[in-house]
Amino acid sequence: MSKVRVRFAPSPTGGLHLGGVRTVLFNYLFAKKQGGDFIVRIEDTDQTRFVAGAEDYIFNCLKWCGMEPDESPVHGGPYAPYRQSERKELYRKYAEQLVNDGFAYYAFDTQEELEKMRNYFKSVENPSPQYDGKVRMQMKNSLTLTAEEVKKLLSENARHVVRIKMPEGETISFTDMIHHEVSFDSSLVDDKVLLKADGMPTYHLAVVVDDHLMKITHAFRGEEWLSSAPVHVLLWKYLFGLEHMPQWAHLPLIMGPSGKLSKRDGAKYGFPVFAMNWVDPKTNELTEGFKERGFLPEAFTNLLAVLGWNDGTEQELYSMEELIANFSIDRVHAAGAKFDFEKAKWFNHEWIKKLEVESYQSIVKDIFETKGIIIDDDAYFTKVLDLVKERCHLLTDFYNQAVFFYMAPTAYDEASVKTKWDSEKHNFFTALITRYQNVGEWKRDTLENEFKNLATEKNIKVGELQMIFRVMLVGSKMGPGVFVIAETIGSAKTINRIEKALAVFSLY
RNA sequence: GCCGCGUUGGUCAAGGGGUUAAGACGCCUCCCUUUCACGGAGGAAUCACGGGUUCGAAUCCCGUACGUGGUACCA
Repeated sequence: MSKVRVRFAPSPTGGLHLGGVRTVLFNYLFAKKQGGDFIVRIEDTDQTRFVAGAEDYIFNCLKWCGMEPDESPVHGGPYAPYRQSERKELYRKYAEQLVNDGFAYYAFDTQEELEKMRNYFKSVENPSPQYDGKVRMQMKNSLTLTAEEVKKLLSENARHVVRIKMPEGETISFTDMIHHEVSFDSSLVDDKVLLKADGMPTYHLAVVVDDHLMKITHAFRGEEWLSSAPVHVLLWKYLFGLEHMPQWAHLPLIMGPSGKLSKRDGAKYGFPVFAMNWVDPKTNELTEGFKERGFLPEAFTNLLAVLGWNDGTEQELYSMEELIANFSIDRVHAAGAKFDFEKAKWFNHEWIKKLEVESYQSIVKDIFETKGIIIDDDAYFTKVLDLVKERCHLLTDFYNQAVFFYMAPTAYDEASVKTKWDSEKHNFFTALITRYQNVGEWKRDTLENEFKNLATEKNIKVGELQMIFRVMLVGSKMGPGVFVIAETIGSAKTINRIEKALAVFSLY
């Protein structure tokens, strides 16, 4: 029994969106579960669409998500090279073999001739005519030209492509791991280009040849590929034999609020669609990533995994190890799933609570420092983050939830204090300052006892006072317990903030 | 248009002939806390439609509708 080998084959044409990450994830989980190899190969057969930096970007995203490939252009491996542009010569051989065996042919039609054909056959019933069995005998190709003409054109280096000759009236069927039996009528599939005029293969030829050469056993890709699967099945049949074809899994699409999830949805609805920030080098346009938005990689992979897959239990939170252990391709949905950002945030929230603060502390530290707060005491910072972690959905929330541990409030929730403020309260807090200056131990319990005792002595409701005290320290009605805050920031800052607030509240 | 794939609450979903049709997110109410959150207890809300098959259908079959993908020398 040979080892399972699965591959992810992105085309570096921009950022890595949710669907892409989920495809990698399922590839990765499947491979790791069987103890197999996870291979990343780059689909860069269309040089005009290749975007500078996009390949590195993809590997950075994979790294962030914790999915390191076993073989790839950057990690090396026994079947190098892993970039299709670097394997160019390989493909022509197979294309020619297909022509010689009568499964493909040379086509010399120019762009104009193709357009002319399409316009000629275009009608309401047939808005997009195909280059297929119905028209190929009227086109300029090695099926319609004489052998001599073809030979001459070829020797003159005439621009040409190689097209597959789709058979008539055959039913092409195969077993998909998610959709089970899928079949197509070959008459309805067009004669896809296999080798382009520039000598580069199309995806169709390249996947089949590379999957064979790299001994891929299972291939996962998005459902948008299902329609071209018959071409691939046929190529396997003609070239290497159906019995060696990898098992296919066409993953359901991830949808946006309206239709297929697109980059635009992100801007439109205010959530990221890419794993990490992506700056288009051509336009300089920045598309925000989940990472920069404040997502933890653990949460990101978790939420993507359960979008279209579940193990039949009620568990929703999975670490990567648990995902690997529990993943099963049979339990992947066949239907597309709509992405829900609210739920995504919930996953992140759960992971923020679940993980030790130390594991994301440095990221949060960066956020604080870019906002001008210098963190010089890491132990104190850990303590602070621990105090507020359960109220943060995104890593970026930590700033608002915890700034007051570093900065005295610059504004107060006036509306909450104003109606409650009077001279009695003023006296209370003045007295509190004295008590706190003389308190034996600066601990939350002691502080709370002093506070309550004083309130009882002055015969004022303690709840109201606590609320005011909170506003004094924090500026608004938020945050952990007041006495915990007081204990944490220390006596000097606490007393200072009371004094400062007293001055402001006196004006109310 | 044609072809493929799909359709359980607003969203993610379990369930694959007999169930009070799980659970989660979100929403609402209450408790906790005179803060925000966490936590706890409740609540509203679903089998796209029409035909079959069957004693019995969310589950099987056929239509229809809708959604979605493809229909490129893009992947």
